[in-house]
Amino acid sequence: MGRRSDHRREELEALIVAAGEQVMAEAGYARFSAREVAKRIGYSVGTIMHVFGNVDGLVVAINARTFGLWAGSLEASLAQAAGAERIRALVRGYFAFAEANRNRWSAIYEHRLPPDMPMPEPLAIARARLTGIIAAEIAAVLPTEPARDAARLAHSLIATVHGHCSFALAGSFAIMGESDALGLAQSRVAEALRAHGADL
Amino acid sequence: MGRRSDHRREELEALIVAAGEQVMAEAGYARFSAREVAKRIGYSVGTIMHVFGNVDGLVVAINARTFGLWAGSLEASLAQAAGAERIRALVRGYFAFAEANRNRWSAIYEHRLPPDMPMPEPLAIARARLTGIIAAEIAAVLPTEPARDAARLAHSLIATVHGHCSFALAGSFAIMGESDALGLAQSRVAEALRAHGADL
DNA sequence: TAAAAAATTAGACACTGTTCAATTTCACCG
DNA sequence: CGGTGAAATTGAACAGTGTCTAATTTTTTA
Repeated sequence: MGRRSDHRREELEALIVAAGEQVMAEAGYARFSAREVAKRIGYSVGTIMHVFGNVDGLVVAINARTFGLWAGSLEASLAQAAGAERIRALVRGYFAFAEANRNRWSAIYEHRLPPDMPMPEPLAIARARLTGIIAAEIAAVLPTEPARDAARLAHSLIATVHGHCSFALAGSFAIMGESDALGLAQSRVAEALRAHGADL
Repeated sequence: MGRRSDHRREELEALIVAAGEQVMAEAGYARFSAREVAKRIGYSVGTIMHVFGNVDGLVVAINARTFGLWAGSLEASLAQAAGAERIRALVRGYFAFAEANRNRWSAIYEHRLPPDMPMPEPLAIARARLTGIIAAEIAAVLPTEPARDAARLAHSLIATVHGHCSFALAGSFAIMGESDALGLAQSRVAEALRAHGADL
């Protein structure tokens, strides 16, 4: 039974999210349970509801964390690549994170905000960091492109890679007899960038 | 209270799926309920379980129907287009169906088969019909491409459009400040096809 | 018509998220 | 130091969910 003195508010929040990350990784979004999270940290469900409002709030916090880990993972991938190889490293890193964190990655896209819930700022920020990393690399290989156009292309390429990654993890590609989702994504990205004047 | 004489097996199955389609369209996958379906047709939940094994079986049947409607919708789009415009009509039709059937379209990708459930044949067939329609059009604009390569490109372009469509409906593009998801998808498809020698 | 088989149901079960009154804990202040 | 008020935490209740099973009803078969 959790005691107030055991954890300050922020500590408790972090404790819940950490346990939530575990449950999400193990069970996936479909079987995620706030009660299971409560059980693991020795608090009651009510406390979680009190801290996060409802289960959606907790899932949002978990997904924001996932975005953060993902962004860090991409930065690590980039740190080892130079020149035109950076784009390829980015796509590879995108896939690698998703495959290494299937349930958590999927949860980002499986969870839908309740209609009455406005976009939580922390989630938007974490997401923006990720897209920012990618957009910067796209802009770098398109030096002659107006910034707005480069941003649009970046967003479109994120959607492109997402589609491939999503099909790969969900088994859609497997049904079609495709095994090299990453290779296909790399090709599409390269083609689009070349069409916009990139030298790859 | 449903009586056996009221509906033969196939009729009952169709009755359940039809009601299921309604519930899915109204409530979406997250709030889909087999009990609600049972209530609407005047049978008990047990009957649905008896007919479809479990709720996943019913969702699979609903999603297979959705694939069928979607395929028919694409064929209708194609019937009005000629030449290079056919590809654009296909992408437009892809988006149009998803937007006009948000919850049902999303349910296709939100539902995950239980690990112990093998891919149901009817679902695979319905899906193959859809991808077949698209693959044929891609192959038609790539006359010099080996069949296998054209198929790979088709699958990749489906994933590309899916990514854009998914981001559009989930609001991801909106967060990034992008409003023309369809236009972006059209551009990426055209670029990839041109890179493979298509004359668009 | 009687017996066997199949369909259907009601009810129980173990879950879920949410809510709320009651309790416990804490910080503050006289 | 003791008391008071506010905040945190809980347990219990509630309305849902999918799944399962024993009992019942209906149909088919013999």
